Amino acid sequence: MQIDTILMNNPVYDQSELYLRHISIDNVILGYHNKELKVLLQRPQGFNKWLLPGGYLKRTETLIDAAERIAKERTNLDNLFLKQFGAFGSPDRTKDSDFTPQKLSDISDIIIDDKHWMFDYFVSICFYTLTDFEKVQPNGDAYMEECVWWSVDNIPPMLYDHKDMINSALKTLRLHLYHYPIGYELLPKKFTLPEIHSLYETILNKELDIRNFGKKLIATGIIKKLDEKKKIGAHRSPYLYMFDDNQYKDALNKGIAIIL
Amino acid sequence: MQIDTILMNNPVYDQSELYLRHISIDNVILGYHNKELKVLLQRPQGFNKWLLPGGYLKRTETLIDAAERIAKERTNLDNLFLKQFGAFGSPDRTKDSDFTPQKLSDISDIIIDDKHWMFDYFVSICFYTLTDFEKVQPNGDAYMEECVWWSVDNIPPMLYDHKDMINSALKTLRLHLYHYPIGYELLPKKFTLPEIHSLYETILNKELDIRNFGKKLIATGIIKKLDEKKKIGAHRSPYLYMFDDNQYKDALNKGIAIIL
DNA sequence: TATTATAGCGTAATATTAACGGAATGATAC
DNA sequence: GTATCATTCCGTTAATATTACGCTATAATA
Repeated sequence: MQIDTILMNNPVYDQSELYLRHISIDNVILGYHNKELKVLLQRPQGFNKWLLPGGYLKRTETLIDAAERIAKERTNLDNLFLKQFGAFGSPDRTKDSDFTPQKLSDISDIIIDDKHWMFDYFVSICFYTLTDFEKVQPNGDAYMEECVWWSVDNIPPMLYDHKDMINSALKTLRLHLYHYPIGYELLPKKFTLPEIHSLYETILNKELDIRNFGKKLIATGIIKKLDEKKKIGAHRSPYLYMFDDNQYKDALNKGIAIIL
Repeated sequence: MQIDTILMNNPVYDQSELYLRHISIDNVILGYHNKELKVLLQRPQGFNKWLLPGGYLKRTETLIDAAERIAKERTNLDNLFLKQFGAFGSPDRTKDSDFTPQKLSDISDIIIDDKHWMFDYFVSICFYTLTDFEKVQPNGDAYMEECVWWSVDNIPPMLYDHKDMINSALKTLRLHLYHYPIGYELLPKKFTLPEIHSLYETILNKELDIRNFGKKLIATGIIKKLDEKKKIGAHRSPYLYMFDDNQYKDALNKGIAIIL
């Protein structure tokens, strides 16, 4: 740690604040539905660009605590899978011609100027979160006009650098797919081989031979076949599978090599 | 972004500071020498625990700017390879029974108490940096008694959570080894196959058959054989190799799969 | 010129991955 | 009942990649 003399001689610091300045947490909340990867986005009152669910860091929280709190506020779910994938910071990243102090003042009837802390330099610590689409109940807050799922293949105009964050999250997720068992949180507890196969194809955006895919995934030991089948209408019923909790946790900790 | 009403109504913000509060940058600077991976550490005046080279974020800098500046201060080198590997933050991570405000006051003859900003909540954005050991001139600053290389296999007692940061950096480096061409910055411009082989063995901490290793690395196209040999004394002279700049940059951007 | 330690080349055995044919299943239509 | 159809699921072979390891070449020294 390098100690700057100017700062060193200024011992005054106001600890009364609930949140820390300069730090925000943004969350790329992902779900899987209809063979599409979805991301949960929100649109602030009176604006037509979108934001990732985000918030600030409380003095009493760790980074992951904050990310969990933020994810819970938008999804109503606990015990989510969260993974930090990067920190974004530059002097101008909180400048956006479509989200200015002036516009915000007009809408909110609070006077907000360029010097307001909200438009100060913020470093955003980013997480991606995997959720079970069916269980998520998207809800915004008083400041948000909408909070809904968007397909990652069709992202609306985003404020700030939030589009970059989504791309970075997806890149990290694709990398993790080869080293960690992904799917536990994105799928229902019991799922079929074709279902998890579709999920992987969707995330990687490429075709995978389902016969070989099944063999390889079963060979890792992280999923196990059940003695049940799923009714899917006028076709042969596929077997149901579920993750083997022990093997799954193990693979998550140690990391595995999954060659698809 | 979630807007808290309490904060929203407090538009006052002092922009006179040079650095941002609550944010620090820490740097795991790595070098390779004598078949050992080394990390550059510094020990503050009057303390017997060590710190990673670190510093604060200036209002005018991006995160990577700050990390570069900090790396340059300690190594005297420009154009280093820097990679962000994580942000660390929790309410108590800047508490360490061996580095208290009291002790620091005693040593520095400035009065520093618990409320001093230095002991406030800090989120540290961490980078690892790859350097050419021979070119680095380690130097601390007025607050540091020592700034020297340590083998990563023999890390001295560290302050705060800096040991965790080193471990996390190494874990990330090992992962990157399989996806990006690593070695460009850690080795001299021209190097032999046995040299880069030793480097990879050292980083991964496992034996790799040199005959197969050579074939695989050459097959990727990122290194090319020169018409020169290196004199190594009483033995057969090995050929020199160097990275192919174009292929290297390409591989760094797109990522490759290196199976060792 | 023999010795020694290291570099470098080639190849056979083995394992892994990719490609794909075809049977089984569960409902529906006739 | 039986034919039809989309889908699941099992298995086999061919192609490819990886691993293991023997052998030769080289550079200095004794």
